[in-house]
Amino acid sequence: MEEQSGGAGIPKATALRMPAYLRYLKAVSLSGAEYVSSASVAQSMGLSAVAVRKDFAFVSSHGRPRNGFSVRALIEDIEGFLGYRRRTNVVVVGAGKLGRAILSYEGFERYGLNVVAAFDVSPAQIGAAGGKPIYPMARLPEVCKRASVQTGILTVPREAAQRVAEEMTAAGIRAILSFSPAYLKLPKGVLVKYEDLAVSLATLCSGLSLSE
Amino acid sequence: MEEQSGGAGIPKATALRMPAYLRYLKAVSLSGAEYVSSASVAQSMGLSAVAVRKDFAFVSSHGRPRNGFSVRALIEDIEGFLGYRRRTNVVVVGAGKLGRAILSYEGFERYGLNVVAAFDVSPAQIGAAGGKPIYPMARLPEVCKRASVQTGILTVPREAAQRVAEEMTAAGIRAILSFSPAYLKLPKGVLVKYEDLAVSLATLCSGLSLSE
DNA sequence: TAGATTGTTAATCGATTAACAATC
DNA sequence: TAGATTGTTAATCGATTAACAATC
Repeated sequence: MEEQSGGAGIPKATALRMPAYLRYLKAVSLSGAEYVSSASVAQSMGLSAVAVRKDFAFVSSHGRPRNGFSVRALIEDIEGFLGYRRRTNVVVVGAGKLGRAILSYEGFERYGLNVVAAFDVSPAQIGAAGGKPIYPMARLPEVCKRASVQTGILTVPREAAQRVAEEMTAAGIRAILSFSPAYLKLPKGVLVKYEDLAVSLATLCSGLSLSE
Repeated sequence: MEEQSGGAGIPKATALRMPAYLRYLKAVSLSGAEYVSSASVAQSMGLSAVAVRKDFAFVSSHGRPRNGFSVRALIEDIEGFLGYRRRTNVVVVGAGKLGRAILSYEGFERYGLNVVAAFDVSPAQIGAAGGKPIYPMARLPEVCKRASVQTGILTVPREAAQRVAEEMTAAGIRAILSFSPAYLKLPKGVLVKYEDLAVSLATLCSGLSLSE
């Protein structure tokens, strides 16, 4: 019993590299090239050519000896694998500066992501931004239910994070992308991914001091 | 020849878990507990107890049989390992909504990060935000030189990303945290970390569909 | 056909887990 | 002392690399 539906059986490490391949391949596509070899991808991305071929083989079968891989086909295959074809509704909770910046962000669509609305406790923030409505927190359960929202972006201050995250799970949200540095203690089954800008930046900086 | 200065020899996987440990331990500390066992950390964070002990052993020696680990000491040791004691100057390039939100973010300090200034091509954006100055792009090299800035946060639109990233490296920046989805082709030795909100969110969503 | 490049099988490497000894 | 918990050594597992066969 190894196989599951939807492309499981793919090594975790391979799956995690897919977004980076996609980003690179789109740049190649833009530059006009129709084919890439595993060697050139490897070179540009700092990987080994064998690793690249093996990774590609998991999601695509458009590699041909002598020619390499069709860039277009590869992009389609990876997007399919990553599920960027499915449409997913999400909400933003916290309509401060960061929350509003996210509301105005135009890049979600091409990943099948649709921001339905934002929510905030403060009446001063109610209204709209980036063409998306900002509702009071009280409406969160109703909106999530109606739009079948299971995913939320959390952009409230540290002190409010735990309480608000609990409200989100109560509203039926099962996955949270949190920009708050606070550790969230939530029921098992709720997925939390921390997007801590300071941590990312600090990690990058220490990478710098290591590399010399 | 395995040893290097500054705690090298630590497995990569271990190092990558450190920020998550820190986040969790700070929450424990706030709750008032003085000691934690590897078992309780493992339970809360979804790891195995042996893994936790081994990880902690790489950066700390404050574990004691019967008592567990001193939360305070552990936090200090991990912060030391991660280099949050060093002070590092950074700049923000692109003063749109996201750039300004980052300028106003107060969480960088505790990681030893100091945002010196932001830069933008558009004269309309020049001024200040979050108490930090916003300068025209032309001043980037000068400011980076004076403040010894090696790290930059890139928050310009996709079309401008490559050009601006080149300006940044020309100004002496050696590590870039990019919020643009564009692939950046830069000289070897320049570290790029992509912080693609849409990708993070999409990955989280597909994690959701996998977990059931 | 010859040459370039993919795809696969076997070997190596690193990380995790299991078993258990050390210690407060 | 007995019991709980750490720290370490050996075994397993997964991911990467090396070698080479398959194929356009």
